[in-house]
Amino acid sequence: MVKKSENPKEWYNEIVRKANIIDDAYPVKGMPVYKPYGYKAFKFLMSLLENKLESIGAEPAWFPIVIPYSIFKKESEHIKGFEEEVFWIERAGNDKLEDPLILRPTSETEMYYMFAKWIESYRDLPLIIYMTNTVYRYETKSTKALIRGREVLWNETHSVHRSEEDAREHMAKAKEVYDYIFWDVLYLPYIWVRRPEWDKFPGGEETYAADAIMPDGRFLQVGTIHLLGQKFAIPFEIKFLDYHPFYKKYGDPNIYIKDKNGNEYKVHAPKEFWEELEKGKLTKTYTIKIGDKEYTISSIEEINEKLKEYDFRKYVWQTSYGISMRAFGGALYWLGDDLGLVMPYKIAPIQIVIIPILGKDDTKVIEYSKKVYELIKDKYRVYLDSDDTKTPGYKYYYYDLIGVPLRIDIGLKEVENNSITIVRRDNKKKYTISLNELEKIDQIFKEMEEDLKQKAKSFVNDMVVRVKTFDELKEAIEQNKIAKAPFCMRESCANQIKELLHAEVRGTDINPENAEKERCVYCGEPAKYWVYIGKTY
RNA sequence: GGGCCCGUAGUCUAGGGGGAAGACGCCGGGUUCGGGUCCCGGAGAUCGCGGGUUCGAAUCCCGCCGGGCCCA
Repeated sequence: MVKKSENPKEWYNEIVRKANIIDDAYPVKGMPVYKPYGYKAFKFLMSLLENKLESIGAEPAWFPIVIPYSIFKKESEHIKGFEEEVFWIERAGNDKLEDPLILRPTSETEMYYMFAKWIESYRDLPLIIYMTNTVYRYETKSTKALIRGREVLWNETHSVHRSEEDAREHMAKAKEVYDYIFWDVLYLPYIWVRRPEWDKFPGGEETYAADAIMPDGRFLQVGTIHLLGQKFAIPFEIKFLDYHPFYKKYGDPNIYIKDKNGNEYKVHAPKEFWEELEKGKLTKTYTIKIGDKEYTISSIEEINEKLKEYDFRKYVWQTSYGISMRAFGGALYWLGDDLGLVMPYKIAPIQIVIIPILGKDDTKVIEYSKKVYELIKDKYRVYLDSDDTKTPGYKYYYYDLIGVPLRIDIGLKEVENNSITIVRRDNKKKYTISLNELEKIDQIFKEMEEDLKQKAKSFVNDMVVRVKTFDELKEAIEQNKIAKAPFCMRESCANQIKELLHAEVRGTDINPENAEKERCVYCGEPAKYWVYIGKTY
């Protein structure tokens, strides 16, 4: 077997096949088969994600795999970004389709077509829908199992809000969900980056991406959160009737309302008016101004009458965000070693494997192993491998290969001492614990988790280096590091850097770090922000 | 987008115009069992697909499909 320490790329290609994650013998490029062991781990990952998403108000739904091209093309930037890579269905049976279908490359358009029908009032918001599904992209570059395929297994979530503020608040929650997945579940070394203008989601306003750093120093985008703003709401006409500007619950002295032509006016009314509105009854006549127009109001009913010439319909604000099997692939790539995979225990299909060491007195060892199995099987995903045709050594290699996080060895020694021997997959550390302190297993999982997080943390610290000059940048990139450099934020400079160093300007921090005192690492003109630059997958 | 390499049993590989070979794995028997036990026997391949050249093609040529790598 190829060693990760010698050739990580080849190791990855080999390990995902050998460790029963995928089988790419299926003869369609970029569409491997996910084997039970790999698919189970991925499902555990998705189900942890789904639970978290539901905790921030998202709900599951299912939308079709195909999108009529006529719907897909509604948002012009979106289509420009994806058109080159969609799969088409132009025929069905013997009929040529008048409106051809495409396999969804992402589900914004199909969902938003429906959202426009579902959303009528501010009471319908927020609407937050997630879907764990497959999307299809005709990738022309060489494909790589779990990392770049033409069929992508992922989870996408779409949220619709009444204001920009609500949408941004939701993005912060989405980021917390993703941090849980990347950090607490997968122990990935990663940073959040705000993509520059030229690299954001086609059709969106802002893109935040989680960029994991792989062992070879390349960036791997493992998740994205987009602020779509109103860019889809307008072509898809996702509008809602906002709450009544003078509705007592929301009565707002700084309110603006629109006329039927879309012109906006500020509302001026005396303070007393708002106070009475709050109480639900007007006791005298007020003069309120909407723009230049004056209205005389003496009852709440009258307000409704006067406001008929105004339009309270508004376009929604939207976000969308996704995590794909790439995050899973990235974690396998990052965590594995020369012996094989290391499965993060929260998603490991087998969390603990019990190996009975058979010999002179098999019956005792087998009985005892079964007893241990019974004691822990309800709490963990445990497999008791009692196959007596294979030697323990053989099994050790196998379970190391597929990355089972903990192994329990049981031989005569353990039977006599009423104990078990536990071996950690990640660092081979051994623990001997007595049968009446099995709760220590939790402790061992926790320790392992902390060690792996620590490893990721120090890796990020080691990899990201600050540079100010092009020579320093060049040196960092040549050493397969990630550079943080002052930058002018011009695409032309980013292109030059790409050409010269084969490295990409990935973007700024989410709250961009100001670099106005510095000079752009490429052109030398005044810089705007510090950006991350590195090689990518 | 451009270039290079590869496709032979479940897996990896040898063969490179005329008998399809080995290792691992698999099945049976015995032996072993705290880091890949050892021995004996057995099953398993229309040589990726299609076309061409030839008396004869796994082998040479062309196209396609699939896999890998490098460069823009």
